Amino acid sequence: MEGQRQAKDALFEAIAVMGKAFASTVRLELLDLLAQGPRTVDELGDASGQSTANTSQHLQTLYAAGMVTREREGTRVRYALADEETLRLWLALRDVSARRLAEVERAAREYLGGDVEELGRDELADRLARGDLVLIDVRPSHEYEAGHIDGARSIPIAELPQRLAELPADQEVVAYCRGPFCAYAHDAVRQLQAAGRPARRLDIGWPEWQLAQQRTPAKPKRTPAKPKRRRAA
Amino acid sequence: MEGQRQAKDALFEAIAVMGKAFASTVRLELLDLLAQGPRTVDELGDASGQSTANTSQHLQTLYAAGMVTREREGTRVRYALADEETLRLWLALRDVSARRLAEVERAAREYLGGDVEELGRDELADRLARGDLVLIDVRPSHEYEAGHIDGARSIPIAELPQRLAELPADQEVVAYCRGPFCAYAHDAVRQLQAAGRPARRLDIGWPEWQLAQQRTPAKPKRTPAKPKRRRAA
DNA sequence: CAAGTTATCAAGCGATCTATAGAATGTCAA
DNA sequence: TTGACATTCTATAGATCGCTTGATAACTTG
Repeated sequence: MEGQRQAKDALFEAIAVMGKAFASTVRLELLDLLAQGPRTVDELGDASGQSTANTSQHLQTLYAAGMVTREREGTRVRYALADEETLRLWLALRDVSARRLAEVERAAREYLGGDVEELGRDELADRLARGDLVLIDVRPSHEYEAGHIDGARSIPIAELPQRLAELPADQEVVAYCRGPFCAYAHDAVRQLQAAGRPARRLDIGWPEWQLAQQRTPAKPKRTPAKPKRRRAA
Repeated sequence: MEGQRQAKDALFEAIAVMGKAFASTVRLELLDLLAQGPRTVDELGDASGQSTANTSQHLQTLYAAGMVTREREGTRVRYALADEETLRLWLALRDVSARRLAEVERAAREYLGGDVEELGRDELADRLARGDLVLIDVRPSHEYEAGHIDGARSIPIAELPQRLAELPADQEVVAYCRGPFCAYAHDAVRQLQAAGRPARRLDIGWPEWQLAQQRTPAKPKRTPAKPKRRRAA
């Protein structure tokens, strides 16, 4: 009866370690990057604008919280999100915060510029199967290489202006990037529209797509009454 | 294009505030208590063994993170979980940590003593509808009053020994408490069994039940047999 | 084996967090 | 108004955190 308090403390201690991992913007940025795919320490340092030593230190905090794995590759160490649960947790936390932020002040939306037409996962899967659109991944190419939506072609946002010609003029272009709070796809759509092409933005990014695919692994043609989970409207 | 970084930082900043809220065992304990129902500051202080001033301070951290609401009631202030999303987040974080803790070391299980027979939500709903079991809520009575499973009667764990006679001898007794990591229901089941009565434990607590009911409000009739947890050595 | 990369460790310093105690505020009831 | 009570604020000291710098370790290549 007194092991109770002890074990409860142990549990809360463990949760607090995880909480701490979420309590620094630098670590959140690292998590956000890792959600796109595995990276080495100094890639992460570069991408997040931190020194290698500092990045390493933060990664160790994440490691202690069990949120990332690491693996030596010769002279470098590659970190990755630990598992699907961690990704899910990160996305949940991010979305809750984002929703709140958006409610209180519209800041989160504003920076994305004017609204851009979006489409959802199901419509994309549908039309991708019919082949009547072209899907582009506008993230940096190494993120594309680490994983991307099947059927997408890589056109990093920085290269889009020079590569407009590659895209067929008669089909709608759909762009996606890191997720709902990444501006790449917004930029891409605006550029495309400025060039007179029909374009829209996928409303999710690679990490969310990946998670969703895992639940409905086959080609989600038109999802006939998928009983994934009972959910009353 | 540079509002991007700014807004992203704002988002991450907001998430970090939430992370910080999760980063102290004292606050986690407060959250855990609030998951059972609204409470005033010094009730919370008493329950968590902290001074009122300190409790107030931590509650303000939670408030700043948007995770609790507060309401003046005459001379006292009653805090409550902000919304369902927060509850969901808390449960998710707790479960992930608990699962990990249980993997690495079995500590989380051990304090619960020997395993106790459990039953799931669907079976409970089923049999509750048929009326062939008696459901008892063994949490402190004010938590029962703040919300409980429909059809349950309140028998706080401390009163159980004196009130055994209230329970019909010919029906199975099912006990529930705060959740999977609370020992009350385990104790109750062991006491009941020691008294020669058939008893089992609901595998979730009030917060989880409440959440689940919101999604499937009607009575969830029957579902295929649920695999029980396997027992460890 | 030596030189060069990459990552981690160790120490240090300022900033932040935590808990305590005492003062101040707000509310109710007389 | 005054007194009683619940809560919050303020000040403080000690602990922890976050980033930097310089040294060390692990590994590859010449």
